Amino acid sequence: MAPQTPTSQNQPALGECACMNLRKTARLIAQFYDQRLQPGGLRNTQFTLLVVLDHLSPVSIKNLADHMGMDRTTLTRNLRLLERDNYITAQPGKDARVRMISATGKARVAIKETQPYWQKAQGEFLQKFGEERWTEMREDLTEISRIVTSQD
Amino acid sequence: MAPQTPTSQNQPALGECACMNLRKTARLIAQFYDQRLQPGGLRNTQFTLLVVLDHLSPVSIKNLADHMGMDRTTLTRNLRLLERDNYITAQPGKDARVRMISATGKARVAIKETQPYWQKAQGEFLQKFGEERWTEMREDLTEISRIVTSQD
DNA sequence: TGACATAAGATGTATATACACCTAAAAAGA
DNA sequence: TCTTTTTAGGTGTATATACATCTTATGTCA
Repeated sequence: MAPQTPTSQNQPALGECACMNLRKTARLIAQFYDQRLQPGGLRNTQFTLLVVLDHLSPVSIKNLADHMGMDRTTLTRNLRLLERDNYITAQPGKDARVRMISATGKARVAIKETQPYWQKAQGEFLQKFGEERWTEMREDLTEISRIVTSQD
Repeated sequence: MAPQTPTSQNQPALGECACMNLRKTARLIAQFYDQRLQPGGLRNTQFTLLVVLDHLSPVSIKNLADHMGMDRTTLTRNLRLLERDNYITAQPGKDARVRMISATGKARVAIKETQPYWQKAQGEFLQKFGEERWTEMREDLTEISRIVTSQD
């Protein structure tokens, strides 16, 4: 009889784990984009936040967090850095609990300067992966986001 | 003439951004799994690391980092926590620069205890998303990982 | 062999992420 | 109205992530 290996038997088929696979690819693509965005001076997280903010301004933290699939408290910490660097400003909302966040002119300048590098990274990715394939995959990602956030 | 909105024109089509879409879905699915793994006492990152380690033990940090799509220094910090809690041990390799990492018995116990919760989360996801669809999507994710890590 | 390049790992620093918990304000009900 | 619940946001704490840089060990090659 063959000796047992010291590792566990009947292990979870982690190779199929949705969490592991998505997180791994997300790490790698974040590194890919960050490398290419570097000359523009913004990391992918902040670039994304500023572009979204520029579209939604003024917007509450709650709404922005939902839009980004981020915990509210994560967004609070991320926004603090953007506020420190004068990329955003906050005004009180009609509802006194709410801070309405807006992108500043400095943010729009930074977006404009970083945008070509993003375009290049995105183009490089689309050229290699296929635009149509990516369009389909985006639908899959949206479906997954819907599934894991649905209350049932 | 319609007044210009204060936001920038000709903005990047961020809705198609591969980085943003993958990171957003990765955040959401990590929350989904972490909620369901909670009774088992391990978060998704550590559960994943331990299962992989249990398969690859003993393994160098470099090899494990490549396998996980993680920066070596990220893995060093993650492993430190696992070592603190006696889930892993390290032995010097033949190459004196290398630390060979192994999962402990405590790790295998923790894996066994968490595994049912992972199975439930994975089953819930597969049931809603579709097993076949997920199999195809895993190929897409693998292809993306390959694309963004290829040297050209 | 000795000089140089490369590789493995750790550390300093900074950002990213989210849970538990707290405060204040608004909404809902009695 | 007044009590209760819900909601928006912030804080304390802990983990997750990675770049720049350092140290040490290995590999390369003249």
